[in-house]
Amino acid sequence: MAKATIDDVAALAGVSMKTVSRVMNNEPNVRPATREKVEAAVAQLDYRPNMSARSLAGNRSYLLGLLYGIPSAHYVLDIQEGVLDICRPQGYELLVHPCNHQDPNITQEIVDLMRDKRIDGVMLTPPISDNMTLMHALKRMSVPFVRVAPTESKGLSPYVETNDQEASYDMTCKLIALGHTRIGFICGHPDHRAVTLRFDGYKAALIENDIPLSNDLVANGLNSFESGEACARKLLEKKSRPTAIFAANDDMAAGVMMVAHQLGIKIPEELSVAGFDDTPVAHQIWPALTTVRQPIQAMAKKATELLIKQLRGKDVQLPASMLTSTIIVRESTGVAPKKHS
Amino acid sequence: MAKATIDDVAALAGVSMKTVSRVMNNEPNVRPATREKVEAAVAQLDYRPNMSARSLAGNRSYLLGLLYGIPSAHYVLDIQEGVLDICRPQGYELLVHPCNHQDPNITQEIVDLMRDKRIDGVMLTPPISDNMTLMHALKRMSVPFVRVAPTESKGLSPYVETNDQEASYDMTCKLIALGHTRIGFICGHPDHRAVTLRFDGYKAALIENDIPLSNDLVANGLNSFESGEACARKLLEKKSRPTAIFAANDDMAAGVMMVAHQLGIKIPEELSVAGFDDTPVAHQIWPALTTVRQPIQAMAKKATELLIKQLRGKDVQLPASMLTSTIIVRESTGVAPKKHS
DNA sequence: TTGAAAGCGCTAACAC
DNA sequence: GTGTTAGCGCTTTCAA
Repeated sequence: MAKATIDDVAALAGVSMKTVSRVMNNEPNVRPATREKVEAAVAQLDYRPNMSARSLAGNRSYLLGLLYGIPSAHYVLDIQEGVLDICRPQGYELLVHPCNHQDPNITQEIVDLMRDKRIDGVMLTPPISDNMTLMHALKRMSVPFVRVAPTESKGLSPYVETNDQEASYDMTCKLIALGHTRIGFICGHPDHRAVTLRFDGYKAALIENDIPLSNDLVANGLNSFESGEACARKLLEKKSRPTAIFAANDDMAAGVMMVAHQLGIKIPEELSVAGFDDTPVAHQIWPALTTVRQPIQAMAKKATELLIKQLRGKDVQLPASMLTSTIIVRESTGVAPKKHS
Repeated sequence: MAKATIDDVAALAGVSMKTVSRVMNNEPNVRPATREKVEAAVAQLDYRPNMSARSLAGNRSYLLGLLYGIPSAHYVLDIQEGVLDICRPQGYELLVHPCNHQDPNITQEIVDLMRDKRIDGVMLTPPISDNMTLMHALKRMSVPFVRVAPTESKGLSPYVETNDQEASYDMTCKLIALGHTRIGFICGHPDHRAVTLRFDGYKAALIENDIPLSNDLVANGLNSFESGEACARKLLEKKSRPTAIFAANDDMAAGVMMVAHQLGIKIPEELSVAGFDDTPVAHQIWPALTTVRQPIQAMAKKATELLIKQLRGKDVQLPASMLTSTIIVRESTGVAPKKHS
């Protein structure tokens, strides 16, 4: 038996093609009895609308795009699953697009993708969610978009974010409460603004607790494990080294732990280490890493909802959504050592 | 200026629609001069074929599917990038579909996806690449598919694989060469056959070197970090414990290292540990893990090529491709300790 | 080597 | 509330 078309359904249900179309698209103005007849025919024929025909006639692709710049594999996969969970039931499919956010041609590449595939709407994840050039290009093409954890020009699109700054404030306070006063901080990649902002939470906590901010205790990382190692060396080889190091992400925190092991510094007895993200490595290294967990899938779901709402023309305003991260205390943090001998 | 259509291009080039179509699809039987005229018109109008119209008229979707069951985030992302690298330039797009391989409805779910989206061809990654029920369903629907690292019924489809067994044989030999004779092995999840086969390499190496295979030295893991910990406890709490442990993947190896640390067993002085996969955690834990690196992206690219070839009706035979993995020696392995006191 | 005509299966605009 | 009519922009078939 060949695949059923909308005509077959219409014939079987004894209605017109258009009525079937109305039922399939959940449009109003169909009498319940008619709707049921159509639904029965659909079920009987196992009818599936042909996406290509819909797209062609409706001048829409029913495709969403996901742009990611490899912050971390787990982050991306979590986002991906969150998006699919929401968009599939609503009839949208997802096109994923990895991109190198350093590539100067990134905007052109993405513009081409949007044009070629006629993508209906797109989600930008960090650090691409702060790429102004790209965003303006999308605006010019009238491609609706939603952003995850943007830090710039938030008025430009709907977005979702987490309370990163607050979480890093809380984490810093936690370290202070354990008696630490010399707390090192390893900043994130400057292009990845959302990570960078975590530094602000650290600073706020120090100020709040009357601890002077010292440049000697701050190092500039690049989000990678290797950069974490380099920063750790810089911080730990000082004569008066910190008793705790808070890194802006887990990879860098893992780098700190590696260096500490190599230098024979005991964690947490001699050095507390905290990270951010709760990637799998956080609980797989020894000792397990105290960190901050973000609701990544929840963010992705919320963002997808905002995007689809936008596509449907609802909510002309630009909604935003804030989700909360939570601190996960493990074995890498402990009370500050007594004044060192 | 509105989007150019094939008619616009035909008019500008002074040829028929069909000729433009021929040029766009790289069909033969177009005079070079004509081809150039058309290409000039395409460039001038910045013409992009409309996928939906193509799909509708051609009764193809130009969509490939990627089914994955979360073996590991990095694995999936690597595969994904490899596929995109090959399929995009050939005019195919990718639909990703995470699935739980334990779910009894998985076959129905995927069959529905294939029908709804009219997917032209699909790639199965482990452990789904061994799901016979699913494969038969795909055959019945005539959906072409390619498999990554299958272990069963290899004649059923084109596939790519790596020399896992040989690599684990080599790794075991390496440990033996370091003087180890009591070498523990942690098997992978029984549903994940490709991982399971790594055990065979271990066994072969023992036999080759006249070392008896002891059940006391083998533990059954489930691929997860936690299962690695459990197996490690089982192996290390014995009175006569192994001097080396080879785990069928990195996550389990990381579990072994965690337990060793907790038990105060020094790595590699008192215990060598080796893993498989070279996931990021392998070089982020301390001491860095000796492991096996698979050419994941290369496999994905090769598999995509095989799939597309199949879609184009070439190569009616079922080709297969074997890629080679390489051992990465890091700090977690060393010479066997002297007979223990 | 090229072209003309006929759809693919659906939605949009409007009529009833 | 429902139906009619025209395409959407391509590929296919077959003729020239």
